[in-house]
Amino acid sequence: MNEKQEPNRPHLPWDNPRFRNWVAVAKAAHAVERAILDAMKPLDLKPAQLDMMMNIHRHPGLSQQELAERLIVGRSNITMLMPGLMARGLVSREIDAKDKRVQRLALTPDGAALLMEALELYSQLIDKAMGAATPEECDLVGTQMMKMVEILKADQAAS
Amino acid sequence: MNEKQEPNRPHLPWDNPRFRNWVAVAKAAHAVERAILDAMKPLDLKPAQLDMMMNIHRHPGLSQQELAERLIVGRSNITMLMPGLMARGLVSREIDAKDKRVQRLALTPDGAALLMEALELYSQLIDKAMGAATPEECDLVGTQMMKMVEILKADQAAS
DNA sequence: CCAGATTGGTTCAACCATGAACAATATTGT
DNA sequence: ACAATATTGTTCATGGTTGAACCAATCTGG
Repeated sequence: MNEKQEPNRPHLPWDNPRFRNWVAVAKAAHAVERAILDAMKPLDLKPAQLDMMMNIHRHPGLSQQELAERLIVGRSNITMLMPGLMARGLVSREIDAKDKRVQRLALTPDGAALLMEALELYSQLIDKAMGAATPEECDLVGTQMMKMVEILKADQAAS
Repeated sequence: MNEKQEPNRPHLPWDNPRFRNWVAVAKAAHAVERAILDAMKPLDLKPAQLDMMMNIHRHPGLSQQELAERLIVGRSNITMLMPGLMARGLVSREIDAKDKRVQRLALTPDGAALLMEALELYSQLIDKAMGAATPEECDLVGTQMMKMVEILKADQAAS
């Protein structure tokens, strides 16, 4: 009976285990983002550019609209980032033949090569940071996160 | 023998389970951040302001420097955000008696009240998003994330 | 066929976060 | 005691992200 919360202070969010655990996730994500920013300095790539290139690599020929959706980012953000990547010869863009509005994106060979370098560094960083987790724990984390994204996506679509 | 990777393409980072799982974490964190931004619109609080107020609440009297460290953010960021919160009467600031350089921060009663409202919404959002996880799974996720932050902090201190 | 609605992309002004340079205060070594 | 150094916080110029307004191409329903 001594571990019960006082009923007057109904449920401070700190008492919610899910909430506390999520705060840890958010903090870790932020910390890794900063570490990535640092690790990518030699390649002159920002996290946002890296995310773009990763998605283009996995889904060649996607439109800027689709890319923005995947990254959960405004369409204008893609528009603003593209010139830089194209000027560096990392990404190519070509108007779709069937629909002259859409721009189909793809990595150039240079872009793919640079991406591989970047992902190698990224991968090493994550390996170190997640070194304390067993493969099973790590998979569990990933699985839960994917479920969360699904729930949020469904919830947002219902608005 | 058919599921083995070709030895010529040694280890595409996608083959690294830790890496794949981390990408899911990063995506979930981003998705939640956007959802928070949306949920907080009625209270006119941005995620950054919410993070600040959460930390001030848990550690009253901390300095701007300490706050910046906790949030993994530049000191100037705190400086820029403070006037807004003070003008709204949510946070108070007072010069330390022993060291006239440091500003000691605290929530006002109004700030504490608004924070509780905000955390209630936050907590509900997380409850929904993490509803698919058992308490044990959820705790495991949180524990792993805290370990990651520790590793990154140690690693960064070594540089 | 064509007037309206939709969709993909761009532009633009506003706001955030950052690091470098700086001012004020404290600490340290001699 | 005091000069050199370190620390706290601010200012400022820069670059990133956003949503609203906009244009062009496409689709829809008479």
